[in-house]
Amino acid sequence: MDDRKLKILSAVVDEYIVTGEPVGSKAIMAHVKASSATIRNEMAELEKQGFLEQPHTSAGRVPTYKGYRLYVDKLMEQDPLSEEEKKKLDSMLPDDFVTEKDLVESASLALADLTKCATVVANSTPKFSLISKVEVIPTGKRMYVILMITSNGEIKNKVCRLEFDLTHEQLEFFDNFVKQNLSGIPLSELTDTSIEKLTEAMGAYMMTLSPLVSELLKMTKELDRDVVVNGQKNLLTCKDFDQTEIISFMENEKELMDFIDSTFSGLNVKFSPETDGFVIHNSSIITAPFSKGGKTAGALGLIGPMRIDYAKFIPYLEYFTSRITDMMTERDETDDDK
Amino acid sequence: MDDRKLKILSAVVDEYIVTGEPVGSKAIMAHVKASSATIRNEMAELEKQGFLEQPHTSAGRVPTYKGYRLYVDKLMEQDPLSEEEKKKLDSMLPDDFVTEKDLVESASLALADLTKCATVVANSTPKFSLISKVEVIPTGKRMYVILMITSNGEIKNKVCRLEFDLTHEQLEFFDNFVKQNLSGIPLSELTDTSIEKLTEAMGAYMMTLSPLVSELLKMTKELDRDVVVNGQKNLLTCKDFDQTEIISFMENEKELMDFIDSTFSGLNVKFSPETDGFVIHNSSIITAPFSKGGKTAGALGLIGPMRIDYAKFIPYLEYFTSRITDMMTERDETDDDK
DNA sequence: CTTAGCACTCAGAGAGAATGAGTGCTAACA
DNA sequence: TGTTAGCACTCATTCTCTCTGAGTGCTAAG
Repeated sequence: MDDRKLKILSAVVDEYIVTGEPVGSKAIMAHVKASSATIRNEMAELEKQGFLEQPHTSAGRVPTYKGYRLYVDKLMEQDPLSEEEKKKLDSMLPDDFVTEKDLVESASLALADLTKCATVVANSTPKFSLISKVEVIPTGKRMYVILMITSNGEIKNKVCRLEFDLTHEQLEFFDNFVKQNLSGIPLSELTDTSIEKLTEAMGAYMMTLSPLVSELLKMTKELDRDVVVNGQKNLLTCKDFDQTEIISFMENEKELMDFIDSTFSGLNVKFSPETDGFVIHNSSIITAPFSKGGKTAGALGLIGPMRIDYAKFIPYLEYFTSRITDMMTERDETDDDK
Repeated sequence: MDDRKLKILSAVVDEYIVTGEPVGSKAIMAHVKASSATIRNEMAELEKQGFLEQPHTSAGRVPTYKGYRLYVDKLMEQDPLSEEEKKKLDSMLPDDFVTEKDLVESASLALADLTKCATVVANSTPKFSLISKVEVIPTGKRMYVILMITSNGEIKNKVCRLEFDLTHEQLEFFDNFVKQNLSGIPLSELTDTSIEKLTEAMGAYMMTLSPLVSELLKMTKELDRDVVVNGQKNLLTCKDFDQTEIISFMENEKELMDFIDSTFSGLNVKFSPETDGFVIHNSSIITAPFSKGGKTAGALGLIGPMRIDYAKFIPYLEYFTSRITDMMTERDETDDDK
């Protein structure tokens, strides 16, 4: 693969990203020292090789996803963040945070705002986190709140309505039972079968207390998968997309989940033709993981058109994930100190 | 106002609701026994009086909001629900429910699904409900969860990070303090000034515990206003609307709140020109209250185009609110029994 | 191998012309 | 006096056609 050809491809992508119009040979002349005819010849070859395509005969060229792939992997030069930009990004994150979720959420919103794209946050932690506390609190006639707190600070409550009131003794038994059997257990270990065994172990209390236990199981399942999408509205106004696809995407964001899980291992750029089962044509997804104390804690991602300013937005994304990593790790360490 | 004229207006609205096209005099002939010329004369007068308008000279007539107003208030005949329809609606509501919020939420979703409109739910209860329980639960280093339960079964938790760990004694004091000073207090009584007095009453504990109290205040404020919109996506595909307006509506649904508050007193139909500050042109909002044991508990509403099937959807809405009223009241009574 | 030149293609914009749904008005009718 | 048939008129919509220009591929000369 010729050096000039790569330069031309790069120029086409750069140009197309800013204009959104098919790029002609003359426009490339500004970037590459050669006549338009030469460039045309090269472009014709790039098209044969599948990196470019023409919407119609008399139009310029548009990158294919294969073209973008090469561009992102090999050709692109990221715009390094200026000090000013860093300050701006910092100002969009909170100085302090209460839960980790809050921190990550604000980063996600900030990124959505900056890029005018949708963003996605996935926590990998739920899978590995432990139950650190379970409380049952009576709140009315036959009504109870189950409160579950996990080792990563996640809190979940669920209202539960029983067929009868629990006695003080029953509540106390449940309290102890949970302390002994569930505290410190990873969420992932609470499965249908393990729960069944547990309820059996409750002996005489089984009948009355098993509804509470099965609610607990439901709660862990709800905690388990934790993917949030922000700024979907930004996609609606993007003319690169088919509106109806965006709407159906908004209706079931769940399809992202499986995809996201596979991206905790580093910066990752995927184009829609490369992902099966993802509805939005002409889109790309960029994800980057963040971690706490050296252990992957989740990933932040960006969903936008394929024609997106990679050189600018990837540094944004990476800056945010590195800040999240720093802030979460720092908090973790000061906690250990005291 | 002539009887025939009213019939014609009614026919125009009916026709326009199904076709979405301006209605001509010939189309009206199917509904009213008169020649097209006569109908044209009458329509011209209806236009002069402001009930109809023409998009352009050679088009049929479209109702103005004044026309809709008259139609909804005086002319429309509601389609009574068939037994089948009732069954269908019933099947969309849960047989049983845990929290009242869940029940109302499912009705809201069902209504959005049926009508392909957005729906809105407002609870009037927060304002009148009492604090029935507050718990503070330590969850980690200097981290505490405040759990607040109100008399109407609402549960809210908030994670709170302090500058220091609380002693067992401090926690106990706070527990008692809350029991004595806050239990049974209406949410509305928790104001900035009342909170200030309370913290002062804590004496020596003030310094350490006041952050918890101020979090409590925040929580009550968050509980206070409770308006949820569902099915906004349905509005996006509605061609009667300006997309950008829908998007900006989705971005700040808060503007609904003030409006909704004023609608707890019965079935209410408002057209966008009648509401100031509501962004979506050409829309109408229909609301109906529901109650528990004779006391208004909230309202369910429908946000759609002005060209909406009032005769069909108003009965849907009213059926749902009456079912909610029944189910909530029933639950209330059985609770009292036992 | 590069480039100037030229013929060719084709989407998109713009100008008429044709269509037809619907109107207002007038004059005759009951 | 209210109703209606008839007719001329309006105007959004659709279509057809042409024109334009950006951009191409190919060829032949440098």
